[in-house]
Amino acid sequence: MPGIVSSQSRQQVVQTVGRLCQRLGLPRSSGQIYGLLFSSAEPLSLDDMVGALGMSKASASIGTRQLMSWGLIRQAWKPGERRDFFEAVTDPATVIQGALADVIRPYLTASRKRLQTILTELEADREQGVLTDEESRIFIERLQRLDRFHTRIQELLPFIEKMV
Amino acid sequence: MPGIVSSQSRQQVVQTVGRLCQRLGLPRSSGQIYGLLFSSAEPLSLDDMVGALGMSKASASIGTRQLMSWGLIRQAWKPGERRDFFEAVTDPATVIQGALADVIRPYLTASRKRLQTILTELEADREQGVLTDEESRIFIERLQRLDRFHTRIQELLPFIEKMV
DNA sequence: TCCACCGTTCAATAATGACTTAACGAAATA
DNA sequence: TATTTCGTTAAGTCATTATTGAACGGTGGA
Repeated sequence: MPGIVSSQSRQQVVQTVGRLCQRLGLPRSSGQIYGLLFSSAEPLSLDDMVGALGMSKASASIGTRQLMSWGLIRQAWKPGERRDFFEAVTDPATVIQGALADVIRPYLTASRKRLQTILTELEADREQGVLTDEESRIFIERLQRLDRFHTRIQELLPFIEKMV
Repeated sequence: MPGIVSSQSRQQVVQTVGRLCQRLGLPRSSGQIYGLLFSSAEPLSLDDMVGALGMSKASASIGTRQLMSWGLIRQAWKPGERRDFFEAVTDPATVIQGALADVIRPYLTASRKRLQTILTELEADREQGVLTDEESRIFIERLQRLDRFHTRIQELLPFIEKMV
């Protein structure tokens, strides 16, 4: 494990974000990249990351793309340079707002749609007698409550966005 | 893949929650268990799950324990029965409140503590000259803003709990 | 006391997906 | 046009972890 991020604090951030990411089911390397950029005053190139973190260039390429899709980093061109540079989006409010727009909101709408589908299928199940009236009643109740919750969250989203 | 959950809607829920879990880095089988319990009017035993989902009893045992630690299911004894029965916690508000108490809140306090540690290390790095004044200034700024954000969230938590 | 029933644990296996090496394609420079 | 410099892609390797089968311990009934 070379690569050597000599600064104690920087290394700590890289490690911490890396572990956080892997706990969330994301690749650890992406977290390390974000940690490195977060602790860097200047934007970094892919090769900078490879040098600092000791990972392959492919990982750096994939990782940066993932992070950009999550709105956690952005591209930052340098005047004379041909290659790509990246910098972290460090403002928590911006990060949250990005996550809401890019991940949460799409997920919520998709989820509500699926809920409707399931409710239709459930009705069919009931008619075919594969579910008793009692079973389907309770099942429907739970699904509807979940749907109302989704609605409520969607309504709250604009306020949350402003609050952060 | 036997096991056969004959109901179309129930099978859909099992699949959906299973996929959701594995996207979140949790075992898919745990998600399947939750989906099954969510769609069941009656509490189920480990053997019920094994029969319905076609998984091993070990998985069912591990899965139920995980779900209980997340507050997503609870134990529900039946009168004459000797074995354990489980039912899903289906109320979204209860689930969220449990997650806030069991996961979010502990994470926030641990995170703030770590932030302080890193700030100390950063100061040491600056004194040793491994970080320039400019670098450390920007780094400190970002960490402090993150800390203020954590504080704000912690203050908001009680309100969020009531809101859901 | 023995037996049957349950849930848990442990070692081994299987499957998932992160990561790397190597080859490729585009763009700029010579 | 040839060459270098980049970033991406694809195939294969490797590591991690979910899952399983089998053995175990405990508890209640016969």
